[in-house]
Amino acid sequence: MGVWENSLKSPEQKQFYSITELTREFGVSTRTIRFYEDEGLIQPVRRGRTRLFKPSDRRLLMLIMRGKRLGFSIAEIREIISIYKEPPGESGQLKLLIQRVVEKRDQLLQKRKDIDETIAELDQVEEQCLGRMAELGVRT
Amino acid sequence: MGVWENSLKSPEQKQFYSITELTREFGVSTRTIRFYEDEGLIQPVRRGRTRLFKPSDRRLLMLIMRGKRLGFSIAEIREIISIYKEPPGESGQLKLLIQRVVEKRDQLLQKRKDIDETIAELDQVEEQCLGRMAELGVRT
DNA sequence: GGCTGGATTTACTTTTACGTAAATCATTTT
DNA sequence: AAAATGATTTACGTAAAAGTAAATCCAGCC
Repeated sequence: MGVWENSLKSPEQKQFYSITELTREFGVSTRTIRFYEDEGLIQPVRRGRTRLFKPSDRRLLMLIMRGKRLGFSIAEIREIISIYKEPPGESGQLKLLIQRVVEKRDQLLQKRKDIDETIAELDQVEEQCLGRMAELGVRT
Repeated sequence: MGVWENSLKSPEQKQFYSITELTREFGVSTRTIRFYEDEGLIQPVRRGRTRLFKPSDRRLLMLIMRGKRLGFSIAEIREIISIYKEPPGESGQLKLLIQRVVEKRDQLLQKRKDIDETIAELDQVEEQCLGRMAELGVRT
């Protein structure tokens, strides 16, 4: 039996993931994952010096990767994570949190608008191409 | 009357824009705009050493800014621009162009999916906040 | 004709997000 | 016990996307 004593468990119910397991899953290097830890985005526990990643750490990594795909910086990703973390506490804090949610959502809506515009333009280019190819009598 | 001889013209029908005009419009520095020129994204004409930006250059800048908001690198923005530029020519080229359009669109659709997921999560956080505030009897 | 305010060029600097190399440590295998 | 394997730390390196500084140039003007 391996170190983790969960070789037979399915990915979702695993207690811990190793760093290399996660590098494979997300297609990043160990350096990258350790960098995110240095930046405070994740805090895997340790057994000795070795990092043990819980499912919650894995979920955070998924969040981080999604943020990266959307072009958010580490700082912005940290903000988003902190929104999820923050336990709704006192009234003033709640209002602040809602404000941050609204701001982030506006940012995302702007991005979605940009995306839709770009897609529409690409569709136009494609149509022109298809039209031109029809003229040329090319079989698509 | 100013240098450009079009002080009275509306922004859209201007013949030329100065670099500072554009920095104001887009909220970037002159360095940034010159950098994009160095990178070959725009090619303003010159009168002496001074750059004169046509409406088409301005439109390109809008494209660039949109790309930046979406987290695309200069190289990726260059690709997108080249898609628009390329005049549908020969059949093989057309097929290639369509392929590139499809790829870019897939990329954008993935981003939109990421955005929608994130927005949904933010909505959840907001709801929880509002619920908690209702419990506390806070007037929103 | 000297000043003033933009614009330009050149070149060095900075920040972000990692890459890479070297040395060390721990565990498992033989 | 030695070797192999994998993880860690430390530290320097790098590419992209500008920032910034210094010196120069040029047009209009009083």
